[in-house]
Amino acid sequence: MDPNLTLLSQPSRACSYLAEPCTKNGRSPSPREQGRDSPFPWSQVPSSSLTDPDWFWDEHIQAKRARVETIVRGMCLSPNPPVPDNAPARDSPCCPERKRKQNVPVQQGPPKPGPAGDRGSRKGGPRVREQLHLLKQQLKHLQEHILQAAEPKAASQGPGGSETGKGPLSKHRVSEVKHQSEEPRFLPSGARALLEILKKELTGAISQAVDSVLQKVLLDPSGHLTHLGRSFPGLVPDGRSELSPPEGGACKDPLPLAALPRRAQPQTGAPLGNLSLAKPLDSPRYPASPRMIPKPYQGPPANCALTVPAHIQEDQILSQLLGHGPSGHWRGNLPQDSSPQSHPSSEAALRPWGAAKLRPLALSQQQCPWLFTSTCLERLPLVPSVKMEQGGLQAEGLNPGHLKKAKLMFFFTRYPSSNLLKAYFPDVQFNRCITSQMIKWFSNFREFYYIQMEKFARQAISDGVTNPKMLVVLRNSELFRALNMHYNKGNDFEVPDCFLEIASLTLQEFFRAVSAGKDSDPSWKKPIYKIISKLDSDIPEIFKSSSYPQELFRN
DNA sequence: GTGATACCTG
DNA sequence: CAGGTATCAC
Repeated sequence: MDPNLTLLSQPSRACSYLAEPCTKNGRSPSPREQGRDSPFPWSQVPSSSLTDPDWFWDEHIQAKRARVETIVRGMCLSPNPPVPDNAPARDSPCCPERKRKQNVPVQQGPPKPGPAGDRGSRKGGPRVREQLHLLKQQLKHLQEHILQAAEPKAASQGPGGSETGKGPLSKHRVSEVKHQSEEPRFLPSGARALLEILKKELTGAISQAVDSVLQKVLLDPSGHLTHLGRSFPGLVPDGRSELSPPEGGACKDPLPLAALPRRAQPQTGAPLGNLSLAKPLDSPRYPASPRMIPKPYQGPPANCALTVPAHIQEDQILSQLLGHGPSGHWRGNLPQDSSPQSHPSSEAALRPWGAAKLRPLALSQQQCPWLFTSTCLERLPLVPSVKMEQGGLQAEGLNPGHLKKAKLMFFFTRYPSSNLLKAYFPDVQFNRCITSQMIKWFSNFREFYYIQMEKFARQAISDGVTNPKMLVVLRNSELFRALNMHYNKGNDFEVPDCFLEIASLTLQEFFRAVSAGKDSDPSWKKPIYKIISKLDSDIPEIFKSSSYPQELFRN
């Protein structure tokens, strides 16, 4: 199934690919072990790689690159099952000549660190280099230890002779390993065996490390998403952190929380958990006040900070990918895959301006599972919102950010008109479809809202409540939590009091209706809807910003 | 007819 | 949340 193999014309190359899996999965004793008795251990390696360190590394890296390319290609291609052509073919016209193909190389205007970038010379950004550098150093250290343990002097003996024919292909990386592969010749069999084992281990470790680094780069898209929802998953309505702190160590250089993008912003607002019921508002109008500011991030697990640095950097690298607003940088000439469902968590894929297709990948989750919050997940189903408009020239769509914003807007308006929506989503190119979708969103919001109201009203009745006035939605109430969880999952927005008032009123109306037995009438809810529909509040101006609330999740 | 909304479903 | 459908108002 490995597409890579399909393009391998040289048997020996195939071996290199086969070798990779070995190192990855079990570091199972490779055929190399056969060479134990040979005076030339390296030559024993069955026709494969290890014979020549340079070759091995070169091939290994190429194999790695091949995989990367495969992934990249996959990202550019539609969700269609990966055509088994993609062999990295270092030389061949790998890409499918089809439509997608042209997309692959397409370089979006803005510097795109994206994996989709040209392979060979992909920069990967300083971050990647740094990591690779680190890895190399680590490898070096390991080697030193090994050599010291096995044969202190051996290390200095390097018979450099085996440089054989690798010529220009040799790279520092190769040379580093070379020491190992050559050492055995001068070591006692026991030490040799040990070195062999260690070598394998190292190879596997390096392989994984490289994978990890590459994945990080390739996963930027999702990484960003993660970051978008990076509510450090954490906060539940009541301000507690549901985040299970990852083990530290993941991140060196943890940045002070203050350095965190948003939440770091200190804000004295009372935590959601407070009981601010008493705060009657003068009116439903909710002034664009500081409260609109994202709530202070409450207690992101200190450990979490460990993961921040990386993300922040990624953000910078990808900031443009995520750039919002019709800045015009994103043109519709990108790989526009019409299959919306292909990138569940790819926010970028939803960009109206045809952002590059970015595949989510579960990998990042493996790396930082805790980074996936419900907020993140919730947007998965949105991806499909990428809609292609005639000829794919215009790829407009609503992204998770829009949804998030819409949800927050729901706190102020339950029945927004299409005109209002247009005014508050300046970065959205409205058309019939988009408008309907957004209207539909609010319809869904209302549905959930009313369902909750009815549910709690009935519960109150069954609980023996008789006076509807007793029903008030407080911030620490269960109903509030349910609502907040739905519309403000990340809990990074302070629900306006006016919403609480409306919610209380709605609850009371349901209570009265049900109490009066009106629910026997099929349309008993209509009167309630009518009442509520007249209680929409003004939406804070800040919502008119095309970047709101995305900015909450950015640096 | 069309548009908006509610309701049901997956 | 999106689709589909039914209903209602214009």
